[in-house]
Amino acid sequence: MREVYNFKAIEKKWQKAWEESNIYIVEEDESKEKYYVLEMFPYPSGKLHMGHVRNYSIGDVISRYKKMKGFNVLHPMGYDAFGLPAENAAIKHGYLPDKWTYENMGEMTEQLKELGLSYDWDRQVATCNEDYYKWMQWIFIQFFNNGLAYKKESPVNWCPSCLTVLANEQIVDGGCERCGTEVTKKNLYQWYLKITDYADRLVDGLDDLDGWPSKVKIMQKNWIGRSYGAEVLFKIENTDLNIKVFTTRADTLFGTTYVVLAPEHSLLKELNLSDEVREKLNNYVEETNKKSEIDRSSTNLEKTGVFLGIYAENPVNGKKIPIYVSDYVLMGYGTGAVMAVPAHDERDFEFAKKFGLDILPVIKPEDDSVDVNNLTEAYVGDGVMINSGEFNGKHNRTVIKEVVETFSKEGIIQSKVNYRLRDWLISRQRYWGTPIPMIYCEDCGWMAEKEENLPVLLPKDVEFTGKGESPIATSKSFQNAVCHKCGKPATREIDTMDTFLDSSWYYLRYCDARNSEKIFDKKKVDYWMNVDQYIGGVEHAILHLMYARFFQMALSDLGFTSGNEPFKNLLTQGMVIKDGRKMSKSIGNVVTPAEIIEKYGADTARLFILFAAPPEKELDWSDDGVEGAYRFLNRVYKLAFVAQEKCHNNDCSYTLSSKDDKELAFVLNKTIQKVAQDVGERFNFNTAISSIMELVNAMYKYKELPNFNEGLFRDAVNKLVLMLAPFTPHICEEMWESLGYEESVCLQSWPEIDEEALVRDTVEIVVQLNGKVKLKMDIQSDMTREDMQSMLLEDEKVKQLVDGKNIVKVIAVPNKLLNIVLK
RNA sequence: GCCGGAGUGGCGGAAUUGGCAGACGCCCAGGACUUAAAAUCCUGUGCUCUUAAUUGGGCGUACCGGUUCGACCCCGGUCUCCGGCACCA
Repeated sequence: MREVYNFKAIEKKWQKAWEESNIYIVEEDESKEKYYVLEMFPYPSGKLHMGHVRNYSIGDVISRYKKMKGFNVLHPMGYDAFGLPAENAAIKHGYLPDKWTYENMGEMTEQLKELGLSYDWDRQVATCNEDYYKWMQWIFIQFFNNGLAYKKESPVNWCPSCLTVLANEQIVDGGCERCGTEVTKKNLYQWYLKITDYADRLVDGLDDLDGWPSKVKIMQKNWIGRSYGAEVLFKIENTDLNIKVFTTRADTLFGTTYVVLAPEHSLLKELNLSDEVREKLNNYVEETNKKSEIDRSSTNLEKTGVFLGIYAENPVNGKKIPIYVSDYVLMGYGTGAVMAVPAHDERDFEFAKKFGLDILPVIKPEDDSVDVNNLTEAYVGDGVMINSGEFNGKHNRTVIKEVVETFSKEGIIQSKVNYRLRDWLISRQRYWGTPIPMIYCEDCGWMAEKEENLPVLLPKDVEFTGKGESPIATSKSFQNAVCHKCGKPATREIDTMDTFLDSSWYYLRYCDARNSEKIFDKKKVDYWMNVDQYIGGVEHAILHLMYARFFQMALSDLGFTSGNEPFKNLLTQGMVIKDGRKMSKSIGNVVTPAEIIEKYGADTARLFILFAAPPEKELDWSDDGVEGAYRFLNRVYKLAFVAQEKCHNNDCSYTLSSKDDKELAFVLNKTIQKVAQDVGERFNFNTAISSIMELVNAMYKYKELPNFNEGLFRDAVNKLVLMLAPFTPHICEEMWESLGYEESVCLQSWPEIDEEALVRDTVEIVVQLNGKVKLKMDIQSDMTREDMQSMLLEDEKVKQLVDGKNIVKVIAVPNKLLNIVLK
């Protein structure tokens, strides 16, 4: 062992050794308990950033720790490799996206290996590999065959100048990100997945996910937006037509003074309107379509609308009420029509004021704090019913149910649950994604490609111009197909899938990544699943995590896997920032992993990033902090060197002879206990590291003592190296070897705790007067409350403290404190 | 607007179940080593008054109040910042 910590040589040496010995390859092993730790796989942008380092360092510590604790650990890595940046690069450079993507993946793999992460690379997946997207297509076909995938017409964002479809992220301030042209809508037939069928299970399942941050669960709940209410039928005068509305406030039904339809409502075509109104309506609908993209983000839109000149009947009191069209009613939610109760809804109130419509209060506050007959704003609180016939005088909350019960008998109202969640639009008019394996025959309609023909490969004879529908449309070979039913010429779907599909099941494929016969062997999946610990950025709190849960549920229903929830525990790590701001090129505050590894090595980078903040919090990058982490590793390295010099054999047996020995043994074992807790249970790596630092400080003091105990010191060094190994594997492997061990530190067990060393003869307690600390003293440990109290009250120092004053009360907490309350 | 979360020294952060606030690290200061510097090692380091003193006291976890022998922690209210959703009927 050299005296100087040469991280460059050490890290290279061990990375090579680990790779050559296949130390991270795992197999199913029924004799061991499994542990599946997974970090969200990256998009192969080419360069690793600090966010990646943080994410993967966290996963690596957990993985290595669990392995030391005897688990059979699955810790895989791969790439979420389809997506827009590769396609943009293709447009820019004029070659296919695969070149750019595969080069980037190669670079990133190298960087990941430089960090010393314990991945089983044999299980690597890349979603753009044929042997991956083949199974993606296979899943889509299972969904299609089971009614979970369907096609319908819906609008996309369209740039009239580039003649191309834009993703939401490609719209900047209502304009195309490339040319700035105002974005319009265009209707296309697109594929959907029926995620709404799973809305209830997706909400209810959250309650059992104890290992998820409540923040994420609430976000998903809000996103799905389940609300209980009722559908009410309003008859349109002089017709057989009804308007169906959804409401969560059936109690306000008597206060309905008009009805509003969304501009896109299908009923509008069927209504018999005057020419004048019809023209106004058409103009309004056109206006709405135009402004939707630009003004969507602006808050407090002024209410606009058109009176249709016709009336409906309030089913509960027979009142004649006008029918309006307004864009404040959304077609995509509920029935696309609402009953308006201006007295008790802010939006309706605003609209009614503007159009001079009746405002009829039906609820008044119990304390009459608001005069509901002269409202200046909607009264949205609870209270007592008025103007509501038989319900008058009752509390409105109880009336919600009663109204539904009463009028459901007459068939005008019906309980109904609504969701904010819509079905998942998965068609993308893009090249670099999984081709949707569907064929269209004019006579027979849509059909799935046959399983033996999978994968439907991405064509190579395509052009990337940035214009037109999709580069795939430029392929001559791709679109031609044959109908499986009638044998006539047919066409192939040219759209590809949203890349969120690819990442919705990769954790399953890792369980059996090289299977060429099947998507995966169910036995293997059953062995490894669920993911015991999932780690990633909070930006995926809603979409990715919800889609993955949906896939797991659907695949489970179809019998391919078991269980509803893929991720038992979730850790969402915070961002890495510098000087209070996000690292970004434009601010010029980016620190790259590469430069840190070059200057200090991977171990230092890992250690700092885990030490600087608890994982779920933001991490403020500090160059001085990195320096400190590096200093610490040098101190540790020196301890191993001292052990070699001072301890003349590998013998770790010893007896604790002095007080100093006992103290060091205590600190050592306390540290083992604390680190195990912090890493294994709390994921507080920062405090785990700080307690290891305390141990190191204690060892520095100990090594200078005249009555230095070789065996004890040697044992402490060994255990220190073992405890630190999950955090900084390279330096620990080097020290472990120098200490004379042949088997890799990665394969060692977590050090055992010597319970006896944790027992202390004395313990420091605090004496308080009226809750204020006055004295600290050592007393015999584990005294009973009574013994402690009577002994301390007899103590001279304590007596002095009390000074003959009147003791009102004494609180004694064993091994902790004594509080004397004086008058 | 609605729903979450947070607020602790000069800085990052600790305090796990209501029981010593500020662990650990950074910064800074002093000392040892050195011809010198760097590195390293050691010591100090919440604020404030007081003292010959490393003496003695007061204040202190965003702010105001409450519960308690005792509150960073629990309760009520206020402010600020961050995140998510946003005309969802």
